[in-house]
Amino acid sequence: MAAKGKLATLVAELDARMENAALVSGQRLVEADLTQEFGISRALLREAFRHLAAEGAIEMVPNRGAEVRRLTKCEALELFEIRTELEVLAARRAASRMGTPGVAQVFEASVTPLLSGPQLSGAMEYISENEAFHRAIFVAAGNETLLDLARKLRLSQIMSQLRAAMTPEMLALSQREHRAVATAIRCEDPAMAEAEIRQHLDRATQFVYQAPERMFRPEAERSAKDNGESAAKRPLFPGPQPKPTRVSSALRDQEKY
Amino acid sequence: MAAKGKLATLVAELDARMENAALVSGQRLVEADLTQEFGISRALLREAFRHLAAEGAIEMVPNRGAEVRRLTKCEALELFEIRTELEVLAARRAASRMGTPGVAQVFEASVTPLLSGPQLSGAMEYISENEAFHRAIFVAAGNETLLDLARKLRLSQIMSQLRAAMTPEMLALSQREHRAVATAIRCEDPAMAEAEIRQHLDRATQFVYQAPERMFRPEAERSAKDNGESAAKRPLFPGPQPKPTRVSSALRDQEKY
DNA sequence: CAAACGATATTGTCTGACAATCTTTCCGGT
DNA sequence: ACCGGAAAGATTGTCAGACAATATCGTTTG
Repeated sequence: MAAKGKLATLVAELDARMENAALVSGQRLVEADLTQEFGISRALLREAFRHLAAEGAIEMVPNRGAEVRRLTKCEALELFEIRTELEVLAARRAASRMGTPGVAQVFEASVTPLLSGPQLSGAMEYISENEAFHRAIFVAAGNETLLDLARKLRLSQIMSQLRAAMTPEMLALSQREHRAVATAIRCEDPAMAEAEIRQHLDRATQFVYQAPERMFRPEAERSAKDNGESAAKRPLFPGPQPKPTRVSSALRDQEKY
Repeated sequence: MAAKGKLATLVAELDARMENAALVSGQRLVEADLTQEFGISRALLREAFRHLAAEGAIEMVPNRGAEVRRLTKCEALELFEIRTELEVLAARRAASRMGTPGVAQVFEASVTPLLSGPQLSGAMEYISENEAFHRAIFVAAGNETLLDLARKLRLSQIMSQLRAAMTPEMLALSQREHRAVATAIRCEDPAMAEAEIRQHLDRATQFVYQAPERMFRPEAERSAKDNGESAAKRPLFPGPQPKPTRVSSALRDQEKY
């Protein structure tokens, strides 16, 4: 068991909630609520917040508190570009290492149940299987630092933000691509593994690119300059902008699974 | 402009100290000392620690506190492998973007003083110029997320850990390679930029590989009882060690610059 | 209806405290 | 002297409560 300190447990718990979308993008994290729920002190909770904020999982706005990070389209695309290179590296390494004792077995054990299983039943399931599949590649790559970095990139958090835009056809296509990647890796063919994973991720990037604007955080802010135009004129939020109320105005853009 | 909260200031200060090696790899960060020096509370300091720990700049060992992270050779090599791919991406993008208004100017402004200047006077200077050069590439790449990620990878912290192994020849060679990279980028030739930066980083990786074991954290630990010995005996340091923080055995492997 | 004004909620940071755990020192036995 | 172990000291983990600063919301007023 993880006899870790309370903080590690807390971070892990928050992490888990984000991954399975119990906490959704944009949702506000009120210190008082969480300290009560977990029965811990504010100091500890804030340490956890800092940790998650440094990793980019949440965002802390001064005097407004923490909320689950919501990416702009631009940030999402940038992230995908980075992730593509990292995963290409991982796939090449994974393919090269299939000969190393144990690696192939672990890879198979992780991947087989995902690819041979029945049809996916929905976006939520897809997100978690997708995460597991990509993770298996990073594990097989045998670069601890890379694995850790991939975790910090939180691809599944982006996917969760976009899950309402997923179509059944897309899920099926993605799964076919996964099979092709897995095959290339099994064949110990780094070049083909690179080609397949790149194709898969390029298509995924395309998906992000085409996703409707409303699923992302608006580009505005960030450049809070004293240019009186944008900030002073309107009440800051034109039309139906999410005012992040406690539980879930952020849910507006997140349809059911 | 520094309307930041205290925490941001604190993180920035610690960050700066690590970058210019006022805090060296392995050095212990005692809460009581730092709270006193900065005149802040432990709570705040610990939030800063968490932030830095999540980024991988420092390491927090339970019940033993924080220390500046010291990489094992394995970790350093893994990091270099990752960094290489990210920087290849950055160099390609930078080369492609030289036509975009403003990009070339900023790049030149950052890079020219570094490459045309006089001979480097020592490892410390090299580290800071090297950092600036690589940073310029990431800036020119125009991917904010990538720039941020590169910062978090803290290449200069590794270099600092290894600075005692640097030779004047190596510094000179590195600078020549920098010029080649800059030229390729200026020529808006992504393929050549990729080739040059890859060659540069592969050689740097070679350097890390050949660096003596004693400059790294031993691979061991993580297991129950650490082979004792080390810091207990000697009076730490003869000279006027200012007082700021305690310095532990890690300094043994760090020669002067 | 918009701007000004409070009332309330929430965060930023501090102080002080105590138990848990690691380090160092000290001590008795062989 | 040497070893193992107990006691003392240092340092961290976590908590509780406090207060000022700032944001948010509802209400009043021009």
